[in-house]
Amino acid sequence: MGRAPCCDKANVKKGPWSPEEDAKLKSYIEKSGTGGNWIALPQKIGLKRCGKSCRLRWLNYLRPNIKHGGFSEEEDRIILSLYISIGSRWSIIAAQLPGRTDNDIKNYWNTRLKKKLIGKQLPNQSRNVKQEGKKTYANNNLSHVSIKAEGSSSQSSTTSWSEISMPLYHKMASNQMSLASSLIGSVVTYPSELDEMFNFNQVKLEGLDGLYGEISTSWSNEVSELMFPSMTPSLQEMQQLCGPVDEQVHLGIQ
DNA sequence: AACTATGCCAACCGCAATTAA
DNA sequence: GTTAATTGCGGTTGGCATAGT
Repeated sequence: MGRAPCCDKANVKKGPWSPEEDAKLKSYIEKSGTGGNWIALPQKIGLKRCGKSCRLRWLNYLRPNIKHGGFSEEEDRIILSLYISIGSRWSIIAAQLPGRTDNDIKNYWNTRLKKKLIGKQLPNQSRNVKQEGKKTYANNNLSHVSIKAEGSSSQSSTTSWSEISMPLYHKMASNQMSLASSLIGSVVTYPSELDEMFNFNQVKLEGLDGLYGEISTSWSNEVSELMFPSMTPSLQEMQQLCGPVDEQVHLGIQ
């Protein structure tokens, strides 16, 4: 059984939109609106597209005042701050950035901002990190990324970032939470860089009070654990993943 | 010049939430 | 209250462009 498909998949065109299709959709919506029914819209205007596809095209591309690319520092900060606070709620984040779409922000985060962050976060590796596997980021799953730390890392009696394995890093950094928040309060952070990255004025945005809760007041271990309870590996897990780990390091991560 | 790897982004997919009947 | 249709969202994929070898 399962649910009925939203459209006849066999008679629906997929893939990139042609300028003609764009023009048809745009002029119709500008003249008559969507009519409150995206599913019926393509038939009305003679487009062989799924209603969902029309909606997406309109929202992400044809809608007036859409901005593409060229994110400003201020926008970066807003995205980062909101991601730290609420995670991957792209539509909410997009609502705070006029002219930006959730898809755009999501792409920007996955392809650039996240890397920028990782680059800052792993100073010993940023120049020499290589990723294997094309779909590393697309899969949004860092657990199968192997990091080749070709640079020299200083010898230390405790686990440093350059020695933490990717699965652990993934666990800490990628499970519904921001990389940033996992490091707040951790002894393996680099205070000056984190200050630079996260001690900007916490962006307080209208209409999002409920989402912030206590988080806007301080970034404590308790708060990040409260917000992202599944992110913190146990000492045992940590040792399994990356060998002997100094207990202090683990406590720091907690 | 040819090949391969990577970056980027538009678009699709599936699921959950919402709305209408 | 239940069911079906529609909408909205986040994750993922496909393919083009560019860089690197």
